[in-house]
Amino acid sequence: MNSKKKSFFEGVYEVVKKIPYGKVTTYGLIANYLGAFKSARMVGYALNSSHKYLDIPAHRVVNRNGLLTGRHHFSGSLLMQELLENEGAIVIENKIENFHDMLWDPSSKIK
DNA sequence: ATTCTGACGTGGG
DNA sequence: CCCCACGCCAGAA
Repeated sequence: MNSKKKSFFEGVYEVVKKIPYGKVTTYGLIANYLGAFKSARMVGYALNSSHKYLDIPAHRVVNRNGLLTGRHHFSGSLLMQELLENEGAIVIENKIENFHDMLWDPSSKIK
């Protein structure tokens, strides 16, 4: 069957929407899951366009250091941190302290 | 078509 | 962990 060719952006949205509550993932893992390990930058770029979409928990996507790199793109710089802390994350200085604890790999959903 | 950008990652120090 | 330099590549102008 012919799968509709989804844009890189659409692929990113699908994965991000599947991030479970209280979990976070990285741009690199999403890119890797989409088969474009080298296009991690594009993931963030795609999330930037996700503003006009609904149900895109972009706040659960951080960089490899657990740093809230995209907090500036939210409505208010603190919104992203508030959401993460609400889900059990410990954010200090824009960085998730228990990052490893709540990290979720999109490949895990395949199991 | 070309050029620039960017919510990143890796490797080395 | 931090800092620096380079690579990556899909979309926008």
